[in-house]
Amino acid sequence: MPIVVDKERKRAEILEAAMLVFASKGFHRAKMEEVAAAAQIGKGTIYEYFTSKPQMLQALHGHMLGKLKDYYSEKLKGIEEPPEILSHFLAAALASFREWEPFFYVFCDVWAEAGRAEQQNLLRMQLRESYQSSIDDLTRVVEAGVAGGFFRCEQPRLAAEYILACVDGLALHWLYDREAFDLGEMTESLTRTVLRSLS
Amino acid sequence: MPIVVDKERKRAEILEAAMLVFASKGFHRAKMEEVAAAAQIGKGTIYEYFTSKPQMLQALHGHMLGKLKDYYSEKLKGIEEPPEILSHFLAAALASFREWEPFFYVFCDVWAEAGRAEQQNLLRMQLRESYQSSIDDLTRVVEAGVAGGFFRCEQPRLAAEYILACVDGLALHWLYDREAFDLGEMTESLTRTVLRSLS
DNA sequence: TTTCATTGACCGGCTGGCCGGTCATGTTGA
DNA sequence: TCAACATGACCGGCCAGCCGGTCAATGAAA
Repeated sequence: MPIVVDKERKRAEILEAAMLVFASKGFHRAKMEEVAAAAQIGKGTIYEYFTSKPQMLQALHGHMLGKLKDYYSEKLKGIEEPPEILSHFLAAALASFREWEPFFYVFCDVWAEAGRAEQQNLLRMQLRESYQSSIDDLTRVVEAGVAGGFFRCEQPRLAAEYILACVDGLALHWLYDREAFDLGEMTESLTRTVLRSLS
Repeated sequence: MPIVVDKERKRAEILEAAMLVFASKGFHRAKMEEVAAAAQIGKGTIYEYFTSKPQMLQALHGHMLGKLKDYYSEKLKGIEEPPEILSHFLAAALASFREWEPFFYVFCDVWAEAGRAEQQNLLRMQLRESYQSSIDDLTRVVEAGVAGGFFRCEQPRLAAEYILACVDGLALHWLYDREAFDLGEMTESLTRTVLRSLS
């Protein structure tokens, strides 16, 4: 029996269930029993896969980051020119607000949780790492654009930082006041703004 | 009337204490008893001023928003020219990361909490309101700049939105990876970037 | 000035219920 | 028969909020 595969799959299923429960009730209000019910397993079974509730959040965070990364890879597959990459990235990012809404709610819990200095705080390390890796990727795109003569930019890393901060900030604002947003219009206008500021 | 106490003042003192406790332990881990100890009062007394722990968070959020607003008013007092206002605003915003650090940690809790649809969710309304009011202010600055011939910008409200999102995103990133930031350099470079994209 | 009744701010011990985590018991499948 | 896995009843620590009691401050009466 490919037990390992089953385990891996089941673990992922539990995490998917946990994501929905955490997103709708919040990490602290959500009960392990509810997560178990959503995953259609017994509560005890959860502890076969995770050692504690906080550890589960950390695992969930890692899982989500992986999926989000795949999502971007998919959306940017085969695109070569830096300006194209940038505009597709921005479109994918804004579209993800809707498509991955539960993710973002859980991210809020992760941010709140990562701030406190218990243990060695894996959550905070994960946050840092994923964030730096995104900046790295984006910096490379800007640099490629400069090298290719598409962009002008003295500090590509700072530009990448601003772009990412803007996307994250917009995600936060969107979560709590989505009526105030027209994502379609915003995608277009943000792309224009960013590309213009790099030219 | 026996025992005249400045209720308003005491309430504010309790909130200041609560802010530090919530910031360091997180809203959910913090005990009311710890807040009481920090405020140097008995636990029961807290319930003379607040009806419950969540209600206290909401009050604290309102309190913080008020103080932050005062902070900006102070920093921008007497400045008239839109480009100046903008650069001072950005400088004040980035400087506030350090000066108001506990605020920002509590904001993370507020964001996480505001996402869940209990009661009518005053927290979420407060969030929306303060956010829209900031956008309004910033939009007016951009419009004034356009009217005065300092800026060129077709959609001032969207520009304001992006600027604010960028600041909020940077705040978040800074909280969890401040070593990666040189706030001084960033202040200058962000100001330059924003002003250039408006010209 | 002294005394005493009145007020209400303040306190902290107590408790009910909640929920994370455990483990004795079932179930399955080889 | 036994290993592997799943389960959910149960346990115990925890803490928000309550409540009965205290006492400093006040001011009116003597």
